Amino acid sequence: MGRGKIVIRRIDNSTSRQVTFSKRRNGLLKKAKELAILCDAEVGVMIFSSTGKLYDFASSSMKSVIDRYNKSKEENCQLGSSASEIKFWQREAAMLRQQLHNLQESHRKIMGEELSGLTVKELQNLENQLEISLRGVRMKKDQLLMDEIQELNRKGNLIRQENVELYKKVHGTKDDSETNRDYVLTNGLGIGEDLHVPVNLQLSQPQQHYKAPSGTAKLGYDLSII
Amino acid sequence: MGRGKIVIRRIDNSTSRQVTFSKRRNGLLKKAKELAILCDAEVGVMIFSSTGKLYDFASSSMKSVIDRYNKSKEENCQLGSSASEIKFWQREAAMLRQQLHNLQESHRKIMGEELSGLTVKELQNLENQLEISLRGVRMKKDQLLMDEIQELNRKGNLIRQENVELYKKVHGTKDDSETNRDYVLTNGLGIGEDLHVPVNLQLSQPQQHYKAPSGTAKLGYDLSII
DNA sequence: AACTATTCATAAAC
DNA sequence: TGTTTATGAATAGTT
Repeated sequence: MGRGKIVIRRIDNSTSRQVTFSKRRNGLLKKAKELAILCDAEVGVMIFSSTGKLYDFASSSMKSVIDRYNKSKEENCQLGSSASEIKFWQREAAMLRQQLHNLQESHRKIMGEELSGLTVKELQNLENQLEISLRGVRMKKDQLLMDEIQELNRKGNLIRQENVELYKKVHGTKDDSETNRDYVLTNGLGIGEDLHVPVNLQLSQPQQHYKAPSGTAKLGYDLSII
Repeated sequence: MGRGKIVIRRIDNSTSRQVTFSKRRNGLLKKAKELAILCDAEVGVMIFSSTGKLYDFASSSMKSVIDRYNKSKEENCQLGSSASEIKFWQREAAMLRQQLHNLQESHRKIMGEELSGLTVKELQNLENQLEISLRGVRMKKDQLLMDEIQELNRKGNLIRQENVELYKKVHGTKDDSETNRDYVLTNGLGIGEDLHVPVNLQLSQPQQHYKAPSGTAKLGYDLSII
């Protein structure tokens, strides 16, 4: 892959050997990473330059890779007194790894990835579960939003009342009905019963996706209770 | 380096993940060998497939490489191997347990459980993710169903043709137009091109539920400002 | 350290 | 799993 074909043989020239080492080392490490990610593999790479410098990559941790390698080779029996304890923890880790793997698998399916290989029935179940989840999330979100609106209304009404009291103090108690209303309209936040209507309309729109069309009227009712 | 560009991300399809693993694993090992020879380096590569099978290469011997690695790191003395070994596996187990816990947490959220404590924004994101997932699942399911229908149509047409042939053999070739059609209509499955239309209409309807009107998406944003 | 001209690796299809 | 082919990546040699 270059300007010309090369034979795989030790590069004599020290400089170009170093340059090639640098390039190919990066290439190898990159490909190791890619393999680990693409294929869900545990990969460990150790490279010592001719000058003795270490370059390495491990998809998890090098210790984990080496241990797994040793176990896989099972040449080295660690006979120490605490061998059983080590075995125990290794089994514990293996079990946890398995659980993690299983959960990752089902998580991927829930997230809509890796659906190949599922039957129609399984997909139907998944779809139902997702619909239930979506309904739950939307309900929770709407609840939060409505709570927020309620709080705002409460605060708004408090401020409005405060304004009325202040107005009274400034202008005395006479002639409150006419001027008072003007004052509120121009300086207030417009908070009051009339605000409920547009807010209700805004909120009721998303509800129609998963509720029957009759839900609009219901929602208005629910909110007016607030 | 293939028929098309790919993003480095876990390959969903299990089969092609395996195929890619096989190819890239060979590529990686080849490049490791070449690097070792060309640049006079000591190289060790360990690869565990997702099924746990080990593939490795070492320019000298893996033991030599690992020993050199350990010496080079010399931070982790593998001297009191049993005690530190136990510590390692305990930490490994703890880490895995943590990962498992995190994944379980997010899994519960995705499943619509344990939503308390989330902000409106987070719920909005969750909702979007669920909608995407749902869309994916439905698409996959519809694809499967349509494939099945197509297959049934193909088989049905084959049987229908067979019936025509059989009828000809039983009654001779005379007067085929009238009687033949009756025969097919009473005994056939009514399979034909016209079946595609109602099926397609049925399948496309549920898709509209999760496409929101353009104004809806704004809601989360606007209100979260409050 | 850039820049190409090439070779190489490999994704997709079979 | 192996083979083929089109195409993107890696990199050898050059500046």
